[in-house]
Amino acid sequence: MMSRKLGQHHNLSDEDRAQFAALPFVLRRVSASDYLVRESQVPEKCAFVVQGYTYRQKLTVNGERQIVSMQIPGDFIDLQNLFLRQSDHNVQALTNGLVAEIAIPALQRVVLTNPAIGKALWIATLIEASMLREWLLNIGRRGAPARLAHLLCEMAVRMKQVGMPIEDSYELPMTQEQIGDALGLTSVHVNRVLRELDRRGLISRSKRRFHVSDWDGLRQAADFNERYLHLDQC
Amino acid sequence: MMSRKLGQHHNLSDEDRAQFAALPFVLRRVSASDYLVRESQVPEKCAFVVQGYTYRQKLTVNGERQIVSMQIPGDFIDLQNLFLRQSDHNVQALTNGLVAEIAIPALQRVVLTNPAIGKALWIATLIEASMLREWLLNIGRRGAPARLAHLLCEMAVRMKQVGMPIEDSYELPMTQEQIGDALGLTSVHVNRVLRELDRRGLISRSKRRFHVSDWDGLRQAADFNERYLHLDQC
DNA sequence: CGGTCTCTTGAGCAGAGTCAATGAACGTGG
DNA sequence: CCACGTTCATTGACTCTGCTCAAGAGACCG
Repeated sequence: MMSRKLGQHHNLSDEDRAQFAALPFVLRRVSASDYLVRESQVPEKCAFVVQGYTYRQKLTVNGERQIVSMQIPGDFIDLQNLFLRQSDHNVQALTNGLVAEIAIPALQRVVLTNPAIGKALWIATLIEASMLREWLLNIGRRGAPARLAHLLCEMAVRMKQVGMPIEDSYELPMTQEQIGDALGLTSVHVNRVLRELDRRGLISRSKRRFHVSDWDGLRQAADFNERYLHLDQC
Repeated sequence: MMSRKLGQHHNLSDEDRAQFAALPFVLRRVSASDYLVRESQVPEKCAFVVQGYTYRQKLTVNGERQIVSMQIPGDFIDLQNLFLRQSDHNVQALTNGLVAEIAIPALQRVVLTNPAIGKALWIATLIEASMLREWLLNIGRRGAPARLAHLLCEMAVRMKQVGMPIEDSYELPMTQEQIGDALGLTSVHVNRVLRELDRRGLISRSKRRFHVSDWDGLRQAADFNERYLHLDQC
C-alpha cells in the first residue's frame, strides 16, 4: 500500500517499487495537532502521509506561527531530515491520520544506490522547494483575497491529483486561524476575506467544505498557474 | 577551482572531488541583471556561482516581483533544473560575475551513481529549502525592521562562511528596491526602516556597505537563529 | 448542561503603501 | 574634464490594507 503511493507518483518500475516496498517501515496513527517533528530535534526516521493531512510550521520568538507547507496523502513529511542532522522546523498533524515511518539509514542507502528511487525522491524534494517559492511570492506580493484564493486553488489541484474526489466542492479541514497562519494573515482577516470571496460569487462554504462556484474566476483572482506544481513529474 | 568550492563545502574525498572536477563545464561571464534562467524555459545545464551574486525571483501577473533567494559564490543557481523539466522561476545576476555551467545529463549521471557527490548535492538542495522556509516565516510573520535585520544577518553569516572578509562591515550590492523585493516591502519603506535601524544604533551605511555596530542587537532585532542554515553540513 | 473552540462582526488603529518631488551618484560621450 | 541622462536614495503628505481588541453567537463534546 505504501509503495502504491510512491510508485503512482513517480513512474517507478515494478522492480524499483518492490525495492522501495521492501524497506522496513512502521505505520503509525496520529491525532490532530500531534507533533510529528520538532525543530532542533535530531531525526531518526523519515515518514510520509498515508491518510489525513499534516503541515510544517515555524515560530518566531514571540510565538507567532507561520505554516510553510501542507502535506496530503502521498507526501513526505520530513524528507529534509534524510540528510540534515537537525530539524529546522516543526511538523504537526492537521487531522487524525496515518503515517508510514522509515528508518533514515535504510532510506539513505536506497536513495543513494538505486538511481530510479533516488531520482523519484529528488523530484519530490525539488517540487516541494518550488511550492515554497510560490508561497513566498504569494505572501510577499499578493493581497489577502488573492492569497486565500491561491491556497484554495493549490489544495484543490493537489488533492485532485492524488485521486481525491473534487468536483465543485471539497473539504479543507483547516481552521480560519490555521489558514491565516499559512497566509501570513490573522484569523479575523481570513474570515472577512472568505466572506468577500463569497460575496464576489467565487466560492460558498458550509463548515470547512468549500464549494467553488467559479473555478476560472477563482484562478484569476488567485493569479494561479499550476506550473510550479510540476504535475507532469509527480 | 570549481571543485574547490564544492569540496570545501561538502567534505568530499579527493577521489570524489576529482570525479566532480572531471565533469565538463564551461565558465561564463555574466553582467548585472542578466537572466541566467527564465521561468517556463526547458533547461539544458546546471550552473553554480563562481564569482559575484545572483538571485531567484518570480513575478505576479501584475508584474510585481518577489526575490525568493540569493546565491553567493559556491551556491548552485539552478539545481532545481537537474530533474525538473521546466523552470518554475527566473534567476538573474545581481552583479557582474562568473558562473560554471555543467550539462544536465552528465551531472544527473554523477549524482545518481556517486553516493558521496549525490549526498553533497542532496544536502545543498535541502539547505536551500530550509532557507525558503525561514524566508516564509520572515515575510509572513515579522515586521519590517526584523525582516530587514534578518536579511542582513543571513547574508553576513553566509558570506563569512565561504571565506569572505566580514568583520564589522560588509558589502551587500543590492539596491533598496531589490531589498524590498526580497522582503515583500516597497523600496520607500526599506529606506525608512534602514534609517530606523541606523537610528537605533544597530547599523550604519556608506553606499551599499553595511557597518554593523551591534551584532547582538541586530540578531536580536532580527530574531535570527542560524540553525536553519545548517552550517555544520555545508 | 456547561465548557471550549471556532466563527463572526464592529470600532478604532497602525504599519506599510502610494504618489510625488528633490537630490546625490555615476557612467558616457563629446 | 565637463554636460547630461539615468539610476538610486531620500523625504513628505496622504491613503488603505490588514491588525488589535472586544464581544457575542454557534457548534461540538463530555
